[in-house]
Amino acid sequence: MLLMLAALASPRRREILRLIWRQPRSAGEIHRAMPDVTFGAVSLQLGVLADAGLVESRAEGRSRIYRVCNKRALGPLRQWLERMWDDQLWNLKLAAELEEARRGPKPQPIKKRK
Amino acid sequence: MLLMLAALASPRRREILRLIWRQPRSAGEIHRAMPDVTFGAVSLQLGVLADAGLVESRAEGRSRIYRVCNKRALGPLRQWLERMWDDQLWNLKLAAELEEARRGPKPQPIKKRK
DNA sequence: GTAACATGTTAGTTTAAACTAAAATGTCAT
DNA sequence: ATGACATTTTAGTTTAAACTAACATGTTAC
Repeated sequence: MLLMLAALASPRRREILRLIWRQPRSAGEIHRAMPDVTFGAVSLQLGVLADAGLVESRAEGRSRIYRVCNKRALGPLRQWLERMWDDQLWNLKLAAELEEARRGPKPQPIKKRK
Repeated sequence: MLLMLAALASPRRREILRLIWRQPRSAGEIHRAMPDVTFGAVSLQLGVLADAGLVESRAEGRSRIYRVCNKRALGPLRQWLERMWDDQLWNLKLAAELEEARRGPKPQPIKKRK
């Protein structure tokens, strides 16, 4: 429970949580909706959310789908978060991000051979 | 509201909040119940809690008394915090701390002249 | 098997929070 | 006024979170 609170304190993690609140998404989709950070960063934060018991994942093909779990356990905070995310401005921003995500991948840092 | 969440994410600030949950206390009392940090640190954290709208203070003599405000606004989290703090172990620990506080002041860092 | 994709993990860096030590401010009593 | 007490603030340090870049793992299709 304490972990949960700490996990929700980070704006980045709340952003991730919002993206998968209604509909589960792959790590890649989530990342493409947040072009300002690397994929690695997103993956780490997904790990934090998982440790807090807020999200769980299942493998699907080569992707891994993340979804919110424990919405119930969030209890009090759930309404608070949903109310915030139902705000019109939030939704406009979300739509733009998902459109961006659908369009295609972003260049990740170049890879060198070992 | 976002500030509130961030403020509650810190164990130290939750500890302070717990100390003044039922009964307002001076900054000094709070500090003496937390001998492992300097008074300055406590004062700064009280500032954070105040910025988050979780505590307010009034001057009384040369002391300043802090109390929790907005217990209502905490809404959902309120029950959660109270339940945690009503736990027996927590209360034993709290009693010891307050006894310690009543007994007397701790040596603060030595002061040099400017 | 290899190649391309999707995600995960590691090591090192950057950024921000929390803290200490000291000085500054403010209050009460004399 | 001075001196003792109570708190706040500042500057600098320590500690921890978040991030990047690279490498590693795992899956699918060939």
